[in-house]
Formats: sequence, structure tokens, C-alpha cells
Amino acid sequence: MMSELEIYINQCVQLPVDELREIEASFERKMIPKKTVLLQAGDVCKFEAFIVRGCIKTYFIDKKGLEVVLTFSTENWWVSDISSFENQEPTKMFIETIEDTELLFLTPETKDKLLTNYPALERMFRLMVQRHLNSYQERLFGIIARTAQERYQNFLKKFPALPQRIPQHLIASYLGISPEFLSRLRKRKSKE
Amino acid sequence: MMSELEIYINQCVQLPVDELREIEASFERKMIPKKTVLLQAGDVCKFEAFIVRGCIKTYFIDKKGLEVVLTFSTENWWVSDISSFENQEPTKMFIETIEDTELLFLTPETKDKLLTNYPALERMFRLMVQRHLNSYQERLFGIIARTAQERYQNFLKKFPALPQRIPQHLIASYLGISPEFLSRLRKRKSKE
DNA sequence: CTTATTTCTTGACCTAGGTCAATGCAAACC
DNA sequence: GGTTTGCATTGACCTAGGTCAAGAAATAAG
Repeated sequence: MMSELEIYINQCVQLPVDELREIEASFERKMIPKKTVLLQAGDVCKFEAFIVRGCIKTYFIDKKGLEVVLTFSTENWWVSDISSFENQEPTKMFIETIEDTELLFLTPETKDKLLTNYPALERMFRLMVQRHLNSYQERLFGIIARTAQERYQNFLKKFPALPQRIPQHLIASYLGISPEFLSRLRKRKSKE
Repeated sequence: MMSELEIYINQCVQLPVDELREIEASFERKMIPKKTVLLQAGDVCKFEAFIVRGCIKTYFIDKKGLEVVLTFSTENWWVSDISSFENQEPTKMFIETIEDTELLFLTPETKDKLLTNYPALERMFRLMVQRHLNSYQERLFGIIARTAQERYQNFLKKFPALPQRIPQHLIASYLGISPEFLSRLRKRKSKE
């Protein structure tokens, strides 16, 4: 039986099963309790991690000191500040677990080694970055071109399981609205 | 004397001058008149292009039929729908010149060849994607966390030359506000 | 030089969504 | 089991920014 990571890799590149095993062995598996800050502004990001189980938020802090959630990451996604990681520069973001989370970590060194030994993985990482880029594009378009209501519907379609897992005010932040207004949207919707 | 592209490549990777020449020779240089649509929704993106001179907008069309400008690209930037290009899938975006523009084009085939012959360029393309990702992150944060006025100031700081080059309603669209409101912001500002 | 075509500005009015404060509710903690 | 603490809801009121319509400027085209 294949692990989550092996399935994921397999969708990107064709590799023999024993190599998949070896690749996975280069990752460090860790259980992280909820509300753990994995990265904060000023830090250099030391990891790219594959999420086996759990949920993580990535956010900025605005000038009033409020969180602005950029992304939620769950099972079978990657989490990192890619450019801080790649260039080993300080980040402006925060990355924090929302649930107890099981992660497979890569450091810059283990990633390098992996890519040297399995160049085919270049493709997987390229696809990963592209998916991130895509989701930011989608999100930017949504926030400019759609109403809060539409964005919320869209969010529910895209992440049907999340509302049961995370507090509502985080969803509001992700949608770019106040918690109060999200509450009103929900009320309005439930009347129909 | 080095060309713009050679300078750009040189900032990403160290390569001998003669190789830089050969690399540039794989690109196809074209002059594109203003208001030319290079890519439209439904197309598969056939190019990644380096801008030598000129200005290009990338946008979506919203459901009222209005343009939502995602990015402006000018000298020494790359323009493409990266994921449509890489996966040869249909795009949802439009790419269109705003000025007469001089471009250096890569097709999927020429890019492949280039990467096979000069694997060091992998790094350059990775950096390119990362820069795109960064700018979307910045932009998303700005649009959620900042007022229209702040976004406009920020835009002026980041692209001081653009307002003289492109119509104001495009800037408004980029900032996520109506042309009328941008006009009012400018008036307000000039009073100080 | 004249006429079209875009682009920019201005005013009047409107609305999506924000803010503040109070209250209810549920989970976590002792 | 009682009590902090954090989360969600609701109401009253407010504002940033939108919409519509009409002119004014500026560019482009003949």
C-alpha cells in the first residue's frame, strides 16, 4: 500500500516503488500540535513540508496587528514560504498549525540531495510552485471581481470540509471580510 | 556590450559570454504593435517571452464583461501564462500589448532544448516563477489589507514610470477600484 | 484643421461591507 | 461544576468606494 506522499509523487512523475520508498525516507516525519508557529516574520524558512494530516494557515499581519490569511493548507498539499526557503532570505509571513498536524519535512540540504539523486523530482517541485501560483491568481481575481457572497460560495465549493474544522473568523479573514459580515452572509444564506 | 536578456540571465546564473550569446540566439525576436492580443481565454499558451521594450497587460474578464488587470509587465520581465504553457492546457487569461513591444519568444520546444543544453538555466526559470508568485502574494495582501489610497501610493512607488505610459483606467483596474474613484484619489492627493 | 474616439473629471446618489458595543454560547481550564 | 476565555451573532450606525450620467480634455484619424 502506498503512502500519501508516494501517491502524490506518483501523480507527478513515474518512478519505481522502491525509489519512492527511498525518497520518502529522506523526509523527516513530525507531529506538530495545534497552534504551533512554524515560521514567523523575520525568520528564514528552513522547510518545505508535505501535509499528511492536519491543517495550517499562512498569514501576514497588517498594520492594525490583524491577521490576513493568505492560504489554508491541508492534507496532500505543501506548505512553505517558497521564496524564503529557496533564497534563504527572511520572510514576511507567518505559518501556523490550526490542528494537530502530521508533516513530512525537507530542509534545504535534504531537498538538494533529493534533487541530485532523483532529478525527475524537479518536475514535481515545479508543479508544486505552479499550483501555488495558480491558486494566488484565482484568489486575486476572486477578490477583485467577485462579491463577498460569491467568494464564500466558491470557498465552500472548493473546501467543503474546512468550515467544520476551523474557526469562522479565519475564513472571514481569508475571504477578505469581517467576521461579523461573514456571520450575516451565513444567516442570509440559511434563510433560503 | 551585453544585451538586456544577457544581463538578466547573468544575474541569475554564471555562464560564459559565448554561451549567453548562444542562449539568446534560441529566442525568436519579434516586434509586436500595441493592442495586439497575444493570448486569449481558451487558447493554449505557446510562449514564454522576455520583454526587451514595451508594456503588456495580463487580465481576466469578469462576468460583467469588464477587464480585471492582474499584472503589468515591462522591460526585463517575463510574460506568459506559466501553467498553461507548462502543461499545454487552455488558459483563462488574456495577454495583450499596451505599447509597441519588442519580445524574445520561447516555445515549449525551444525552452526544452535550451534546458537540455544549459541545465543551469533551470535556476533562472525557477527564480522567474518565484518572482511571479511573490508579486501575487504582495498584491493579494495589499488588496485585502490596504485602502485604495495606500495601494495607489504603493503602485506609484513600485512603478514610477507607468502612469505616464498607460491609461489611467487600466491602473484603476489593477488597483481593484473604479476609474472614477482613482480620479478622485488623484485629485485629493494633488491638493496637499 | 476637423471630426471621431478615447480618456479623464465631476457631481449626485447609493450600497456593500466595516466598526463598535452588547449578548449569547461553547469549549477549555481549575 | 463553576469560571475564564474565545467565538459567533445581532443591532445601530458609518464610510469607502461604486454607479450613472454628463461634460471636458486629450489623442488619433481623416
